[in-house]
Amino acid sequence: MDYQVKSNDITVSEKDFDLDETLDCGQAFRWKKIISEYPCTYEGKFLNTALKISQTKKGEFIFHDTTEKNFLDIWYNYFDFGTDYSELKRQFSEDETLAKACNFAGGIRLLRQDSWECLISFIISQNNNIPRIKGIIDRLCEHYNGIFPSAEQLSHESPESLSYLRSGFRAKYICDASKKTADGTVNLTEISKMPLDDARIALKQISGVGAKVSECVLLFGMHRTEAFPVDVWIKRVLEKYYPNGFPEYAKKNAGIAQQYLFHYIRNLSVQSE
DNA sequence: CGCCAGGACGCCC
DNA sequence: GGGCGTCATGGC
Repeated sequence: MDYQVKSNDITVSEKDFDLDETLDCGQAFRWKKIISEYPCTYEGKFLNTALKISQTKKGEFIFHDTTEKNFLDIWYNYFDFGTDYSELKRQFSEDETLAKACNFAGGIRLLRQDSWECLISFIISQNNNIPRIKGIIDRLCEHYNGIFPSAEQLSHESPESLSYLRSGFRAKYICDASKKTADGTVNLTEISKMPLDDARIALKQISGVGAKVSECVLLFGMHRTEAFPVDVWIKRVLEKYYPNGFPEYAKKNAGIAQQYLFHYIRNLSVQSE
């Protein structure tokens, strides 16, 4: 990754990065595409810091109105620019299926998101579709002046008071997660450092958090790259291409491999429809 | 109108 | 301990 400071913007050159593939692949739900054609542009936030980012062509980006300090302190980490994705994809590509998946959507990067926001977001994601997930999270943040509410703030709510979200049966899960996080029953900072199996058990104390949601929180919200969310799509991948198990050499970064595979299999399915 | 959506839970045997 | 109906809501 190379970057340059240009008046109020930061320009970035990074070939293993694509805005659509990274911001609209179902790992994050608060990025909004405001311009579709090149330079395609997204707006979003990480915690309390807003960003407008454009992709001018393949591998070229503009971080608008961003100071060098903000870029290095926040966005460098958020977009995981410290990780060499070329090297990861090289390792993955020993395997034929993974090679195809990396080739198909090689611009995906694993965002380093906030664990609390991920916990609530993936509770909302269960048995739900992406447009509606985004809508519910939009209404939630809108209610708190555009900022994702804290566990403390949400701990005072009830399923009834959250009816404006229209989140259905998930409202009671949001409340349980908020109360347990606010009162320390669940400590996300500690969980993020636990051995993986202990972390899974700790997250599943929350009502509405099962195998899939806890795995997503570990991967997307705690950057535990060995976490491996299995949904119906990945289940199909495992049955079809890995009947004898996932390749050992990819397990340390299985969650990142999972992202490429998810995109790949879904696209195959769309083509055959 | 019915089907499904990046699931989890409760109850069944 | 696996199998299955149910849970709200809305996009299609």
